[in-house]
Amino acid sequence: MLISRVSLHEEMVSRLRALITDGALRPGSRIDERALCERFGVSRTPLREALKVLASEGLVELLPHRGARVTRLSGRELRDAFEIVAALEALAGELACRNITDDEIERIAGHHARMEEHYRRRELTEYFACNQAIHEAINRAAGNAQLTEMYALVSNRVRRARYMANHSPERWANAMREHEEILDALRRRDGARCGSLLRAHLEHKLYTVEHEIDTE
Amino acid sequence: MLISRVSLHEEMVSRLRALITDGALRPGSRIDERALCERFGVSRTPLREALKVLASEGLVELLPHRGARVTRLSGRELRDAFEIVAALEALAGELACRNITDDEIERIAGHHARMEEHYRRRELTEYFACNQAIHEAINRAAGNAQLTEMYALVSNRVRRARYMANHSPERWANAMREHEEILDALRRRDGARCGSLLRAHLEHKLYTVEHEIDTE
DNA sequence: GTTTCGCATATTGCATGCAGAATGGGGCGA
DNA sequence: TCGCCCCATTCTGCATGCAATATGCGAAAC
Repeated sequence: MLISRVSLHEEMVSRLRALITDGALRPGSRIDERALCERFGVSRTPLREALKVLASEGLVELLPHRGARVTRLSGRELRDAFEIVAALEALAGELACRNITDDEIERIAGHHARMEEHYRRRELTEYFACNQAIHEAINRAAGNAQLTEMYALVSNRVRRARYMANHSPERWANAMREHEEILDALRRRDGARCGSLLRAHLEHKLYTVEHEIDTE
Repeated sequence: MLISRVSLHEEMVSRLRALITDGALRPGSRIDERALCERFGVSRTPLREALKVLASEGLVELLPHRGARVTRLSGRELRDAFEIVAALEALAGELACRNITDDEIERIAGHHARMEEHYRRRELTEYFACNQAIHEAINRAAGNAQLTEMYALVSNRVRRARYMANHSPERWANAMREHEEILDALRRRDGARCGSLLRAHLEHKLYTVEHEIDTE
């Protein structure tokens, strides 16, 4: 096992990003530099460097001379972000159809099968894990590192919202059907169709999110 | 008039980004912290914060314990970045058709007319300026701030490459025709067509870049 | 009773200092 | 002559200190 010798600021970026995307740090809440320094046992320098990076990722907002706080997306911003995610994922699906191997497809099919099982048992958390695994696998299969990076960037911003969708049974059933079609398009290497399916899938998810979540 | 009181690290981000995208700092070149500190009269702290941000934007690479250097895109990475720019700009065109006002269209038409004039006179620099103005206007018209931001992010990475394309007369003529079609699609608010035209336009530009530039 | 001013406190932004890692060169050995 | 190792120097990464700014509270004025 390789000992992790990442720098403190890099480590802080990862930790803080996880805290934010997992919801431990709530949107709109202030970020207390001193408290975080003590919590992680680092000085302010690496922490502040990390905050600058997270600000450029859009996860936190820096208020001049008034500290930082976790970004809170308005309904409009959430919608805007989803539009981007949808476009990026459509591109990923399209590219994936050009490059994906049978092995990769079968791995995705495996995720899909497990997801279906969790769907039948109404196991939301496990369902989401499989769901995310599929979307990540498609992105990787696209073979465009920068795309993966961009996708993660915008996706992180709406992560909590995505996980709150899929509450209504009809929508959930639709999502499963859509996933089946996506998998099918992948198998047939039909890039155009795969892309448009993914885009529609994300847009439906946005619709769900907007109609099932009023405020966080 | 609001007095601008930007912080040093923010100012450094802007300055360094300009130096990189304008080519003053060449791809692959080392970034000397001390020299830049003296050049701009700031201490290492705000400069290092700025470097972290630029690294997260992909403009510089941080080599652990060995400083920073300006990112140099491989051919593959250039191609990857272009694919993303194309997808984002297609989305921008599509969204723009939903929201754009007649006024905005006419402003773009104005840029287009000037660009055509510079094209006829073979004034490359002025042509590029109009070109960029058009693409930025379309992005703004899309009314999605995060999209504009993402577009700028990836676009910055390939900026020099984009400016090096359009050298062959045939390609240049084609680009002009494509721009006319794009403008036409905007006028007719044909989002789907506008998007696919923009995507094709960018992909053609990539083709040109790849075939006219071997190494930088 | 409400608003505004002023001061004490807390916090941010930047500069600097210090330990440790990387780089480069000279000397030693093969 | 070539290669390797060791040491000096340079530079990076982090901690800390200090000045400037924001915040909160109490008192005074209206």
